[in-house]
Amino acid sequence: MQNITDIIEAYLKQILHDEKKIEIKRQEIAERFDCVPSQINYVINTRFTIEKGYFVESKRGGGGYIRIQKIVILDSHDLLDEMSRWIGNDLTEQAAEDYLIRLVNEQLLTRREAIVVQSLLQKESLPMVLEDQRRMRAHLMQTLLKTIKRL
Amino acid sequence: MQNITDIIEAYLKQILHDEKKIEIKRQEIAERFDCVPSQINYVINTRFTIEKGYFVESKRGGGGYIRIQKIVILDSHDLLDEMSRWIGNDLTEQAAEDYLIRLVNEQLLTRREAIVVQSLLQKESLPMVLEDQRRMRAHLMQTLLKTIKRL
DNA sequence: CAAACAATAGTCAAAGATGGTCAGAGAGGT
DNA sequence: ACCTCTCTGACCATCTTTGACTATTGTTTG
Repeated sequence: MQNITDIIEAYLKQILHDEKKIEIKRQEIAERFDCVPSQINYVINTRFTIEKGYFVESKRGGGGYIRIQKIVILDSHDLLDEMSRWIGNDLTEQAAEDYLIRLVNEQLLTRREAIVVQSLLQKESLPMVLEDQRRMRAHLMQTLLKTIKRL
Repeated sequence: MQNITDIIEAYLKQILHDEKKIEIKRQEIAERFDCVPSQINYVINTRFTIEKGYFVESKRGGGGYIRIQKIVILDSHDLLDEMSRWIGNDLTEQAAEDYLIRLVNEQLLTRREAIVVQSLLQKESLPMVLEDQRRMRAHLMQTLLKTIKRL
């Protein structure tokens, strides 16, 4: 626990223990711990990933920031990971619908949400050749699964 | 929230919270917040866009002004049609986000639904060249608008 | 009334302020 | 030695701020 990464990680997590989310300025933190700014990116990329249950947003330019939030890890994460593996990078319209129904049954999505997503994944919404369409649909579904984790 | 843009934005929106429309003098506001006049144009161009639901008029010359109004569209069906027209077949990620926020504000979508859709419309979810990406995003958003009508 | 002048607002490109990426160097463990 | 994790810095992307120049409208003057 002597490397800067761990120290900064501990510092941020200690704050997150009290506050639900924190907003930092990359430069400030870098100065406080006397390291280069990109070190902060390293900390965030290795310690505050979605897999570890964190959601990070940022803005560049004047008044920029990095915001970190702890997200709730559901038991259903396993299911989501499973689905992700099943889907891979190819997904038919019918299969997509089945997955969505499953997600609704597991109460990970509401019916309305499923309808919205389904409409976006139907072939009419993906104007490209069949093969690309299925790849695209799979890609979007993968995004959805990741997003559900932080809803 | 320390950059002038956000501060001026908050100031104007706070007034718009009570008044239905406001009329300002660019020079006056610039003086009050100690910035150059064109800063006010920046605030307006980035924070009071049509996507965000604002309508701005102005006049130059003696007695000139900038008038900002929140657009109220009572019938949500009309709003959806309007949006559809505004979007056409080209849509940036930022504009998409602004529209989604608007839909949430109008209670046509829930926050969760907006988050899901936003994640599907972000550039990482649309792996294609920028131009196609924007067309695709517009297409998906059009589908969404149609879907909302029958929810 | 037309021409000048005054009073506003708009545009745009450059500079400033942040954060992001990535490849390579460094450090620690096996 | 080799492998993995950490650290660094040069370069990139994005958002904000500024100011010189332009455009439009109102007012005064010849």
